[in-house]
Amino acid sequence: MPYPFQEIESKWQARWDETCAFRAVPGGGPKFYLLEMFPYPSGRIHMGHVRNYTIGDVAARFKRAQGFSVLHPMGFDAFGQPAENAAIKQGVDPEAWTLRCIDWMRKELKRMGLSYDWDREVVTCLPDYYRWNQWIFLKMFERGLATQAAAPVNWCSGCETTLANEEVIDGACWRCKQPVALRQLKQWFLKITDYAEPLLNDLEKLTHWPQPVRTMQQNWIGRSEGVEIDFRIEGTKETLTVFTTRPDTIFGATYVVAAPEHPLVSKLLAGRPEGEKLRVFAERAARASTQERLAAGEKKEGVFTGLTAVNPVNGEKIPIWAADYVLMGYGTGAIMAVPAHDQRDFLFAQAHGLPVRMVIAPPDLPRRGSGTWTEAYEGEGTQVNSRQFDGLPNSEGKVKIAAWMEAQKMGRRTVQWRLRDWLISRQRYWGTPIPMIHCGACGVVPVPAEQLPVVLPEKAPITGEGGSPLAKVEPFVRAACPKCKQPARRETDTMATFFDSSWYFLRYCSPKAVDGPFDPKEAAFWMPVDQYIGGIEHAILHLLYSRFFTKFLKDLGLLKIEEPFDRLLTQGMVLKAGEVMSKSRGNVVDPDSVIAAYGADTLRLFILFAAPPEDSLEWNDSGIEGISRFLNRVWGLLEKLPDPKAPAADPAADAELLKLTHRTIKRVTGDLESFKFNTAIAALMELRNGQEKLLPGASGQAARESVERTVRMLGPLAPHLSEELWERLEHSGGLTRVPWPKADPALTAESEVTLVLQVNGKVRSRLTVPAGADPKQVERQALADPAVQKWLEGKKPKKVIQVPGRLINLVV
RNA sequence: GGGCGGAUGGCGGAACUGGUAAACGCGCGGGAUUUAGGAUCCCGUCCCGAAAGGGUUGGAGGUUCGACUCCUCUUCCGCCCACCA
Repeated sequence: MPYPFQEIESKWQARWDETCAFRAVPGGGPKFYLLEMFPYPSGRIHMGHVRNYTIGDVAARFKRAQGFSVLHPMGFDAFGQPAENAAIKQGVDPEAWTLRCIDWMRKELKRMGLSYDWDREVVTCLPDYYRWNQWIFLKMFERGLATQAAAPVNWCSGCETTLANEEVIDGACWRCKQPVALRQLKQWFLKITDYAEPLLNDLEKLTHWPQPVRTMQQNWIGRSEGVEIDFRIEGTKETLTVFTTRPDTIFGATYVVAAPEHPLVSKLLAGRPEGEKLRVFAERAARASTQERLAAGEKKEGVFTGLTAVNPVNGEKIPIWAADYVLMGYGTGAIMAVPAHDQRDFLFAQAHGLPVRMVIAPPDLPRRGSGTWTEAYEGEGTQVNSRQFDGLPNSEGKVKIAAWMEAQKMGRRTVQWRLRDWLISRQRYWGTPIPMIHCGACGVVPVPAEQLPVVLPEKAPITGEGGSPLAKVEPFVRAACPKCKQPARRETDTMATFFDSSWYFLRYCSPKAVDGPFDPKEAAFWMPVDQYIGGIEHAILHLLYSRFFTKFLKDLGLLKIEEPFDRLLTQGMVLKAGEVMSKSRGNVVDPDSVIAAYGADTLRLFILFAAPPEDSLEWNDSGIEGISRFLNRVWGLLEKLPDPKAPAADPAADAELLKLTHRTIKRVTGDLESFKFNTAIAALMELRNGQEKLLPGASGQAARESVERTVRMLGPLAPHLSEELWERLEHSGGLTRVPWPKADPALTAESEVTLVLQVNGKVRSRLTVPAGADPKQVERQALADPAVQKWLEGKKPKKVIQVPGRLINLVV
């Protein structure tokens, strides 16, 4: 008979609800803000959620037991495409659909026994939240951080609408299967690039973040130092500026390449036959999807423009090409090509018969030969064919040539960033309306802050066809210009949902604030988030945007901190048979069915036990039996308790039981602090196994001490069962505020240690000595050991290595 | 192509700072209990060998008294990014 988990779990969940057991209240201990990434309310929780929220919940309960005043909130990232797609496919109202999903998911989360302060719930699709999206947007606009620019979107001419990248399948629309084209559209951008420098530099402060995440962000921001060089275009007054990180190779430039869509080149070619050729090429390049570019591989397509550039360092005239391997979006949209020292340039030069000139001699030049190369040499070497710089190591040449060019006004040193501005416009219904008004006379005018929120209108025609739904809601679109009061039109784009999730952690500090997005005093108290937990897939975008918002809000004077998240744990994925669990693969294991069969405590423990949090987790149905057995054995502890006044039948058992108990406290405490839940659970299993043997001989007092401490340690992991046992052990008031047990150092100390005796690094014997025994004495005992003597074969050891408390190695 | 990470029994995993490889659990084998099944409890379980002993952390080398752990090369797998000048 398994323990009555259903009854116990619903009893305690109800009690926690009634007593608001997990309300975050300042005071009564140092603050600890523990946050897990909030879910998109798709309707069902999946194992990834279970894992994420269990890890967070154990940490939250552990911190409470350690005396912290814990803020542990939950909410819903409720705007987004799935609701809109449900509206398109089933004709449901996105809001009703979303709120229904939220209700269901909240219920499921409660069934997991997660200790949230539900009073602080945040739902991003409600006006009391998204009005502050609009407010923050207006502040950004005021400071020039929100700007409009043309950008390409995926356009389906069949549906006459914009598509997200994931809706473009093999270059075709997911709904009507027609080919998708790129179309330029004026859209809103946030100038995150203004914050590139602090976003990069402050990564150094995030010492409690996993190194891979910091590296990924660093690469994403991508700072590179280089030189902008001006190439005069022959026969014109124009200059083509290129960017290079390798000024040391400037004397090896044999041609120049511009991006196909480079505006200067198309301007110069207007009306000429090459212009038409270029236009066709640029269009093809723009239409090519990433996949096609990948398929094209190293073909390096390009067209000669007929134009000639003059290399400023030597006056050499070299051709200007346009090629798709140069990107308009990076640097200046043009490069100097040095085929000898850049593999991409090399391949292009080969394909189009362009010359190759070595200017960096490799150290092993004689072996390579200076004649025809089969690939570019990108390594270090000595400057050659570089006039006054010949003979310098190229590392030095790099610095000197850059300085010289700058002095000669041929170019200037600059820094380039890989980071792009953040496009937030979406031609969608289910998102925050961008609070802007387009006036024929005044241009783009912000909605005055006191008119917020700009409420998303109900009953918009959401068909997935014919452009943005909001544009079709005339009463919404029609507005008076805030400046001149003349009729004007509202912006009909909505915000990307990443905007919503870039500051939700601040809203939790004061979820009902009406004077601003959050109360600065509350945020000053709770922020930063002490521990953030979520999937590795958010390692770049979400975390970077949240860091950006935090820095911006600090500049507004609303925050005092530079960084939002102090510690970060990125949890691995949940797999089934080596594959990600997903609906499309049809390999999902439904958490609800596991809870029904085994209970939430068993599910929680199993998912923690199966793998360390950062690793991917292989779901295996059979393993759950072991956890279920363990919890049943813990339940059975109550029956094994002797009479409280009973003396010890076996005094040795008493001592051993207490020793085991306190050693387990030490292990479990350390493991929980470092998120090693799997070994913490293993330690508790060992304790329970030991109790099986030791409880019958123990005194009533020792037995009770051991069992009560076991229950307290299990509290954060299996909260329902632990609460029930705690109550049955005749304690009132619940387990939540009961302090975490402390290990008694007198009981955890070892009195004896067993040393391993090695001869030539091989284990030959063991030796038990008192802890802290004299090394000389230990060595003598080791040498006297019969097994050791046998292996020494009468020889004297050359060397004796003793690691106190661990081993002795005798080398002969 | 680039970046990041990983590989330990039949399986999930453990191993402190370089110091007894395989803790804990699953599975499997055996036993006890039971009319039977289930549940529960106990014992065993990396490989070879009768034993003594030997071998073993994807593979090949290296450093060290000693390597799952550090270094070099290599194979395979996963994730992210995609020609970043």
